[in-house]
Amino acid sequence: MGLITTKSRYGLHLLIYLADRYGSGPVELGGAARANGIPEHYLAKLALPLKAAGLIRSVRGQRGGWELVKAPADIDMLSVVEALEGRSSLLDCTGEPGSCDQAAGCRPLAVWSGLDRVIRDYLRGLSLADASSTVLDYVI
Amino acid sequence: MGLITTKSRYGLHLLIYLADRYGSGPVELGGAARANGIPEHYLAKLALPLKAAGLIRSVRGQRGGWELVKAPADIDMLSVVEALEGRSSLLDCTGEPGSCDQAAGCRPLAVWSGLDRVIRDYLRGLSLADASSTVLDYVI
DNA sequence: GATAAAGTATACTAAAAAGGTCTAAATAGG
DNA sequence: CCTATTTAGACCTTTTTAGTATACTTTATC
Repeated sequence: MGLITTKSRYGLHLLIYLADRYGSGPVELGGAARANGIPEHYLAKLALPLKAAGLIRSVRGQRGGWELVKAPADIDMLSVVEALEGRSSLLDCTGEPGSCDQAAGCRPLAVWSGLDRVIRDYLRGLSLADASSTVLDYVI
Repeated sequence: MGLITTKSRYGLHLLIYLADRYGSGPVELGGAARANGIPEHYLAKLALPLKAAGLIRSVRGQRGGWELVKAPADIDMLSVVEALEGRSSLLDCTGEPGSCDQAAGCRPLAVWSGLDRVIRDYLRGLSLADASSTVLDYVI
């Protein structure tokens, strides 16, 4: 529903789980799935785009599992969200070539492009280390 | 497709059309629909939530139509998007009571709540007058 | 008062996305 | 070389989006 679906939500849970265990070899998905109440097979599916984006790596077979490729501080949240939701699903109407044939002279476009930039800047400025270090005990 | 669907896109086109004609009485939807290549019946459907939100008003019968209730400068984009997409569809996972039963102690929550705030602040700071005055001729 | 121009409301449909399940393939360890 | 374990990828179901179609109400004008 909306910008951040369960893909990003579950995916970030997984990455935080891996960040906690960074440096100690591959860990299996089952633990991350159970710890966060996520269907294991569904989480396995979300791991694939994260792998394709070069954020995590897999080891197949018995004693296999998943691990971060880079340190948590070197993974930014924009890469995470874009890997899982797709580049264009953040905001479709931003003048990307082909996204709209009436982009030239479109007055609303400035609003949506600005929003797109604000979202990207926020996510780009946040690392997985930031995301995993915070525990929130207040509510907006 | 993501955060901003055709609801917001078409809705903003309509509001800009009405802003251009603000003060000259009600105008019919057909013009706005044709000017922007929007199916008229679909646009009529989008006008209803904008009316419910108190942003526009309708005059029934012959010579009727639609007009802004307030001046373009007094309509902020957050109201527009929330009227059309719904409050929760901006971001579902922000610790709103009931949105997640595991919000307490959820580490990703800080990221999503911050993102929610960034989006809201941006939209709240932008008026319909701003949106309708800008013509963008560059592309991000 | 008849008529035509406008908004109001409901129901239906097709396509896409989200969310999840099931089966196949790979491989370390015995 | 066989098997348990774990990844990999195809498949399916539900929900949302986007739109269409149809019928109805209101009201200025002739």
